[in-house]
Amino acid sequence: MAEVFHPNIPIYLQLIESVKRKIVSGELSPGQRLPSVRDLAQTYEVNPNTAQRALAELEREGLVYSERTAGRFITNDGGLIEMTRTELAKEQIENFITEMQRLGFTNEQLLQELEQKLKKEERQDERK
Amino acid sequence: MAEVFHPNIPIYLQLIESVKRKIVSGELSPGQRLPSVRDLAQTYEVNPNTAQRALAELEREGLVYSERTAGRFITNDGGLIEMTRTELAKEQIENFITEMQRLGFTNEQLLQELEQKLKKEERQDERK
Amino acid sequence: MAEVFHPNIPIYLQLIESVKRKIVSGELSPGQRLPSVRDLAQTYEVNPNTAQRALAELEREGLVYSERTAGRFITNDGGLIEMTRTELAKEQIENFITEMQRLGFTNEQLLQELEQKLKKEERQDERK
Amino acid sequence: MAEVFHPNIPIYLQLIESVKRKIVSGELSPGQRLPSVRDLAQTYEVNPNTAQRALAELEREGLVYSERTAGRFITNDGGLIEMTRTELAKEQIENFITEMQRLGFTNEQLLQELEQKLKKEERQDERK
DNA sequence: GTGGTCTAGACCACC
DNA sequence: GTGGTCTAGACCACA
Repeated sequence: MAEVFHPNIPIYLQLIESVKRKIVSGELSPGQRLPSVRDLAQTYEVNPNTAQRALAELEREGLVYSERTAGRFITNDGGLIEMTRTELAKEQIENFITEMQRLGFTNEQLLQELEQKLKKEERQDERK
Repeated sequence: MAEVFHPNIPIYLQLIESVKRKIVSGELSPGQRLPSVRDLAQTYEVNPNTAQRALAELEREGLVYSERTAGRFITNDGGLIEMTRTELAKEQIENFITEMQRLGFTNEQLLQELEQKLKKEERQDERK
Repeated sequence: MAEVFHPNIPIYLQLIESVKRKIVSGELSPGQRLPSVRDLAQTYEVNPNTAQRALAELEREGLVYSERTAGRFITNDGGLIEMTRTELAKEQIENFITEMQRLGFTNEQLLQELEQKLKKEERQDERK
Repeated sequence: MAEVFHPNIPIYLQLIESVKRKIVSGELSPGQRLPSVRDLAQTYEVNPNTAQRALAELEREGLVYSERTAGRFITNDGGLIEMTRTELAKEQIENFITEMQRLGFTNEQLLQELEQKLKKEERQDERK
């Protein structure tokens, strides 16, 4: 079944995000072949132009490269993947800080709460 | 102006979230009157029934109370608001941890990254 | 505003019940004049025939008597009122027993629960 | 065949009561499947939305749980059922006391009358 | 087929 | 005007 997209955010950007995450999480490995634009469009139930635009952008960022006739592949540039990973993490972190501040937490408090939660998790893991 | 809703998440739940956040963040103060069901429905461009459902749920949770003909008001129970704030924070924290782990960060790493980011923020604030 | 009647129970019976209760509870005193059929019908928003039927029945039971031109009056027969009171009480008691048995209570249990509740009530009264 | 509802009491509340009673009285057993929303609505001659609302509320109280495509089932939590039974009994008792007091009975008297009635019932049972 | 959500529009009681 | 209830009918995901 198709993923569902957020309204008010361009679909091609969401598509890029989706593929990026699969790359940095290792779900898609370096050198692996991507489905064709047509297939991608069908999978995501999206206009082929939209899929094309997303892939072009990923290519521009270097995460994907195309070989004329063979199709598109995930980059082998581990450093770039790592950079992308860092970038996505940065977004998560900034978003987290923003949301916690909206809830009235100071930086010290949110850090403290996070540490507590992590400690609690570890304790549960030990029990298992 | 209408807010836009996420697809595949019930609108009434998103409405609840939206109002909850405004309450815990202080944007809506205890005792303050909420817009009427009809106004809220119009603001969010949603059916009055859907708005009614969301408000009824908030009332069930005690964050809001209704006075027959006068309208709905934010609870004066500061403790409850505080509890809700804690709960929302917990969700943010858990979500943050999950997302960072999906990106391949260990607990130590994500904590470290967060601390760095916070320190950087502080330095920027000092410069201003 | 008009009382509201249960469906599926003849309205005139409900009217009779309503007046009976007012008599035995003392809300209507012996010898007191009742409103005219026409007024009663209007008060209860009921067809005058229905009100007439109810009053006729109350008269048959002796709780009400009519003086040709002066109207209808509550009986002065204290004994009869007392009997009616007993009868209504009997209905309440039977209904109570039935309902409690439906909930799976034995006679001993329902008696015990009732006693406990009454004791609790008394204790609260003493505190005041 | 359709049940008939009291006027001026929300139908969905009466629906809830009706199902609750069937659960606590054992007419509906733990784990047993309930009719579908649509069937219930038809049985009670009520809009599906209204039936849905009642069932959702029962679910919120934990007396019922739903399995996506299979239907709704009575909870297996005997303790909860017991609690509900106690609660319903409490309502019956309070209502009984109120009504008897309205008829001018003191607590001692109403207790006495109830005991007499129960003894009379037992004697009748023995004769059979 | 199931539960769940949503809209459109109506009616009511309260004041 | 307010909140609250109800109906009629639609659409969706799940399996």
